[in-house]
Amino acid sequence: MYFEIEKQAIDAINKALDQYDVEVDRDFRLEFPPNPKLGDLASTIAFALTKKLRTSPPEVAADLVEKIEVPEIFSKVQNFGPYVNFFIDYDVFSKLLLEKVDESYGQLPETGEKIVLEHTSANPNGPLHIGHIRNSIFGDSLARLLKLAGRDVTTQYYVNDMGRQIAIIVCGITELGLKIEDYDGEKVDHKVGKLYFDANKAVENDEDLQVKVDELIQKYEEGSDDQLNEIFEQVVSTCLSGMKESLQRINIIHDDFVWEGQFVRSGEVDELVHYIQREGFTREDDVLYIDLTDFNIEKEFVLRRSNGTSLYSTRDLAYHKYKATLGDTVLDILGSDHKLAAEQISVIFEEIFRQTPPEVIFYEFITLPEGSMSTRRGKFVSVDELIDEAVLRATDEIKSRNPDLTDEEIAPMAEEIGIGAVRFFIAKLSPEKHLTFKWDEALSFERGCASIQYAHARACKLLAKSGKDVSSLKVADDWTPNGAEQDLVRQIAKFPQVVDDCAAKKRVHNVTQYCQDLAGSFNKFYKSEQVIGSDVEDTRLILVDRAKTTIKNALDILGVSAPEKM
RNA sequence: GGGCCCGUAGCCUAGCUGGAUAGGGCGUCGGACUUCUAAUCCGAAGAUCCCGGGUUCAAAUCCCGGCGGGUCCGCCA
Repeated sequence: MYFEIEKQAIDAINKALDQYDVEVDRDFRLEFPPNPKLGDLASTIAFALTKKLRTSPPEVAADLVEKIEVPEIFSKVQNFGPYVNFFIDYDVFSKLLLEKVDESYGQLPETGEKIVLEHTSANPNGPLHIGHIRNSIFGDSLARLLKLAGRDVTTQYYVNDMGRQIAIIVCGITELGLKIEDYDGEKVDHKVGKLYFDANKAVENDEDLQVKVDELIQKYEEGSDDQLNEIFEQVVSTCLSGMKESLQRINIIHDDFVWEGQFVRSGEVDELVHYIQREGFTREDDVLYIDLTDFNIEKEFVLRRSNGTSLYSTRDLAYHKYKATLGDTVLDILGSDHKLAAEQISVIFEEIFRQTPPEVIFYEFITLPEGSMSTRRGKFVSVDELIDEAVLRATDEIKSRNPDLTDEEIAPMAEEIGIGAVRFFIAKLSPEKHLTFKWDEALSFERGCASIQYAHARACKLLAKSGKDVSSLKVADDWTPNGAEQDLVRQIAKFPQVVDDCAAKKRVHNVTQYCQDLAGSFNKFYKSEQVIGSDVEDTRLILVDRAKTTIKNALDILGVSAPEKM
């Protein structure tokens, strides 16, 4: 809704600018003033104009205001110092907005851009832990955000089936007689993780086993031993099934799982290496590598081990080449420890392949108060533990607030609230910020996600209690929204702008702030205005309904469900 | 040692393509449940925006130099 009125305001400013005899950049946007008392949209055009007119910004702004023809949707245009501010006529605007908001509110028109977004891609050698979850939650939320903003998004999980870690597990099975099913734990990925821990310890202390692991890697890469292939694939898909279960529980489902092995088997890795060789970018001593010092990267990019096998980085290069054929934009979500590797790939794409490199969004680590996490050392808090604890705390909270509810009624609510708390906690922090994980901070139900979900539940309750079918109601013609109503209307109206802005910046944490602002406006409205029984009951019910829809759609970006009752 | 990231009230944080009194939240203090759910709302106190220079009409934001923390610099992934 702001798009339309912003355009009207911009047009009005441009018309006024025509009356000046100077050239000014006409490609400008409006911003939101810091305070509703200062209006609804603000322009800083006076600063640019001042440079040409040799007067002061406030004088220019005042003069400009005189020249602007105020479009009907606005009540007035006024300058505050150098700012030219537009005030919305809420008597007109509110009605238009309420008529416009429907279930798809926030969905922007298709842009035609096709995006392949890779996220999570954790090694299938154990369960997902809270270090991985930042990748998953950020990646999934970003995918949801970009889809809402009209992009065509496909999400991929890159499955590392050829890594040393998996070979170590296989070695544990074939050489040490370990079995996944012998391990304790409810989920298979946890069992695999424990087996990996044991196998790794054995391999670390035994050179013969290390040789064996190398042989396994070589053999699996050759791919001729069907029985061995079977074991590798079994390990990976077993572990992966457990990981998928955890992801699904927090509302994350990937469109595709791409196994790195396929790029070796198909010959794409070899082809790629040969291409780079032919183009004259490689050097060879023990290993085959690309010297990148000419492109300001000190570290060489190794393509092939001395025993002829490929490395993660080689296969990753082939994977990225493949992804580039699938979309206009290739987006990776990576931990900041991958920065150098990503830079290498970027340079190789630009300088050797002569094509657009993948776009990468980095995030800093989540660590435990006692240090960093490690699957290898068995030192981590798993996603499953985190979610279980979150749901448990939510259950206690619900019980203490609603002593009458049965366990069957509580369970699904606790799931929604607990998972919401976790996703929200991770999503609200900007990715470049390092995070030390603390249970009490992560799982608070005050003013966090729960209060947003609560606002939604309140709205649902109101609508149900009214006993009316909102779709049959009409906004009163003489409705003049009061302060709390205007504030709520303003927040609802902002939503598409928030989607557009956050998608452009690829920043999801700003969505969490918006959710809080929106819920805050709703809660204030709820507190100060009676809905049922008021003389504008129908109009307010419609407002409640639109707020409910907006909260639901905004939370959906974050993969957080909106409970109808809590 | 070099590269990259971070440094905003007691704590966590938004703002960082320069612009309005630096927004939130936790915690603290004080108010509001006979009125549609108090997981809420209202109010108060609390900030050398790490430090020092510079650019600018204007710097938390840009540039240079420090300090503190993290991370990378594997024939690991």
